[in-house]
Amino acid sequence: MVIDENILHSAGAEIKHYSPSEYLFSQGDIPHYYYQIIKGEVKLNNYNEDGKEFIQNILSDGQSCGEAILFIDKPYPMNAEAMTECSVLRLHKSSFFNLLNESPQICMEVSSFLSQRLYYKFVMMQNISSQDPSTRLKGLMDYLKSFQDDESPYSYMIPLTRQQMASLTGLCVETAIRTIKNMEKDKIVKIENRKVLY
DNA sequence: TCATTAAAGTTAT
DNA sequence: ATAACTTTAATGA
Repeated sequence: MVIDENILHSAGAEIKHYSPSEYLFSQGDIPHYYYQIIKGEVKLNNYNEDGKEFIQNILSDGQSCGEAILFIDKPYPMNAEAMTECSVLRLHKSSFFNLLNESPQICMEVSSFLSQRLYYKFVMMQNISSQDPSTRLKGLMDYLKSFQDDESPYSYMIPLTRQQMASLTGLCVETAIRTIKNMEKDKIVKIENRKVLY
């Protein structure tokens, strides 16, 4: 949880609902709001010239999205698209800045969240540049698994479709599928009824 | 080697 | 039923 929901409410945040494939905001929009997800999953993505999707990040309960861009005077460089039914708290930029001014603690929490996102970006950028497909996928899996306590092999079920894994690593689905199969051969992952265990 | 295209099987809505 | 996802195979950069 980035900011306590009650605090957001009393600061004037409104609850918005989104259905799958609805946009919270789109690339090129001017940022006006702070968004924090109460429930559901949202992806930040881009589409390249031929319409291929690249997922920058997948966010869920308690996380905020697009907050980084509020601090500068630029349009959004990505879309925020709901992947599931979502309840989202939306707080106007000015009220958000008031909150930050009033509370050093909230300021720290937002900074901490920004720092986490930045860390993820660095880790993923390393993976995605140059490396071979299995390294990219392994990098993604390592990152996802790092949030769970159980470190034993095959204890983590990747909560993503192959499509999503491909979009997160910049691979095409077919390559992701073939690579995952090879990783199973190499005992890096296990596949049980189409789910990837790492 | 990986991306792309096409085609077909499978799962979820 | 229809759309979304998974898989295999052929071809080309």
